[in-house]
Amino acid sequence: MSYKLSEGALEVIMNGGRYDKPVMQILGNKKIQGSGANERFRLLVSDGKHSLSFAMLATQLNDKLKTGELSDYSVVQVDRFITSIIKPNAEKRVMILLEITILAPGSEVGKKLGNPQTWTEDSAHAPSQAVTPAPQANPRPAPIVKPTSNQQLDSSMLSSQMTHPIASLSPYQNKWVIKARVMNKSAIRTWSNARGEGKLFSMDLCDDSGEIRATAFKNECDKFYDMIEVDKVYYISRCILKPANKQFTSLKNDYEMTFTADTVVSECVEDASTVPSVKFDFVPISEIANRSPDSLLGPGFESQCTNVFFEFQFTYVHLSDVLTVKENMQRCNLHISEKKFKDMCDVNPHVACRVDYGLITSKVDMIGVCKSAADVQELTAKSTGRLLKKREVTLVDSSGAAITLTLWGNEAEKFDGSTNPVIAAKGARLTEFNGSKSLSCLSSTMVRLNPDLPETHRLRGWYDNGGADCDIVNISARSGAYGGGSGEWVTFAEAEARQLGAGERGDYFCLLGALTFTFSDNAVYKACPQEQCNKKLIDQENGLYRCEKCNREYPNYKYRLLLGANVSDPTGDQRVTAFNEAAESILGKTAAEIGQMFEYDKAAYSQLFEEVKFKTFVFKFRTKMETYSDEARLKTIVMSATPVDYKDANARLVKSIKALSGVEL
DNA sequence: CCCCCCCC
Repeated sequence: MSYKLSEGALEVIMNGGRYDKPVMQILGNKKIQGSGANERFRLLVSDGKHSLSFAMLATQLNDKLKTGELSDYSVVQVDRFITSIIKPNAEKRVMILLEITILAPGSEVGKKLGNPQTWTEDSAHAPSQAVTPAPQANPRPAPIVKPTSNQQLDSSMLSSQMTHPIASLSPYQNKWVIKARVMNKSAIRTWSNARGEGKLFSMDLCDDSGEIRATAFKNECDKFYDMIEVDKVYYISRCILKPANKQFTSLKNDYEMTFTADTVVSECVEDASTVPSVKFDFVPISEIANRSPDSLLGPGFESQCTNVFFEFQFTYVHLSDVLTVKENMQRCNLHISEKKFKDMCDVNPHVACRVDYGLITSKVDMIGVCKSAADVQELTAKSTGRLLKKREVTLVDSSGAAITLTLWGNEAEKFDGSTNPVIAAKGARLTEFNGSKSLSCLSSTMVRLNPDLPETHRLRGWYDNGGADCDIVNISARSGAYGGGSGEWVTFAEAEARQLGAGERGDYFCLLGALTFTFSDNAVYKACPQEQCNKKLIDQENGLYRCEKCNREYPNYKYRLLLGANVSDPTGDQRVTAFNEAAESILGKTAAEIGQMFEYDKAAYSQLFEEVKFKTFVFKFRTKMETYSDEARLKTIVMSATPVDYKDANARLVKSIKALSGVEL
């Protein structure tokens, strides 16, 4: 096997010329600095004619060295690279390898190819610089720095085309100019903490090589905030680069930029179209209903979902969820320290506790027409005590479905839904609450009103020509607390076929069914009078009642219900449990009344449970598979039970008959 | 130098 290197390529490249996808041999590597995110390797590369030690590997390729994939003597095709002058006065040029394809592993090649001579800076100025482009296998020009002659990279170049790809930026070169489009711009945010106070805004930039977050603090915040506009293209230079904290960004870059007093920004007006715009991957609203919301999933989840990103973030969970969290983390090969886990478990189980763990945030790109918009609501975040402003807008599309999108802060306040604008959102967070899905904006979510996209025009046409009046299924509809509602009715057979309850978080469904049995024994109990605590009290037989959870005795108590029952429909039946409020609506009396009956009128008490048998309700259930002594069983909880609204029930019946028979009634 | 993404 012979390997053909691109002889003479280094000469062209190191003279600032173009060379498309040169084939080179790796002759050695050396770690030059740092560790972790700052680690960087210097390479000795050869094109068979020259060898160059002023070559560096882009950090995102470090793993190829560490795993041994890129061993000495490997023959590689350099798919993308840049050169950069690191000492402007001395004209010291380095080559940075950004993307490579390994054509042959070092073990297979086994030797140095040819007899390369060491490339020196002197060679760079040798008269023999025949910058004849070598034969190009691929005519697409490599995105490299164009010849610089003796120019320094400074602000005088802002109007020229000499720019660096974002993917090539690193803390180790500071002479660069990027030409980037603003994908997203935050509001100005202020902070005040032990280290001081200030304000900032940040923006997400992209070009055809990649993306990067840039932040402007204090003076720079004031200086650039008004100038920076979303979707515009700017030449930007002289920022500081530092490793990105992956905990807080989902942008694909190891670094982020900070504006400094020297930062130069100028708008690119002439050929901005060469810089790509934000790419959306719209999901029809009806399809969002089938997407996985935020969740903790087992191994293999990647294949089940698309648009799923892994984020490490602070989240509030209840202690009952913590064990599941830990199991899931282990299964997903995430790790949590024992101390942190213990800290979590030490927290009062009734208080949401702060833990950090890997959470799968489900993000979706969607576009829809704003059919309606609620007023701005103010609320105080339980977790942080912050005052928040939100606005829920209902979006529809031609898939015949509607979904709620929550806007926050400034975006919520300035939004005007009166003209039914088209809204496109990239990276909206898909969440599920009480069995219905909705979208919420994150700071990273890109929201565009009436963007100039084909989809916008298509939707506008659809909406203005009848779409506005179409029958729409709202996948964010609250079938919640008071049950029934517009949620789809499922039979027990369908629930089984759909494997409801098999997921980690349980599933919600509505069902029309009859109570075939109620368990009256122990259906009412004396509970701890503390508002949040519903623990069953132990009668001390001395007029006092003891709560094990609160670890104290009380002279008083409140009655609560815990009703076991069987529910049947024509396709099957299910043992269910109804807690206090749901049990009250089934039995038609309050827990206090039922407690009194239990105490003073046993006959009436028994009668109550008899009478309710065979009553029909629209139930809303939450069901989840649980394991009791090695036996898997569905645990089904009644979220609500409401009397049948026969007008609604008949409408559903008619609809399903139509669907089954194809006959218009 | 921020790092919150919330509520029912």
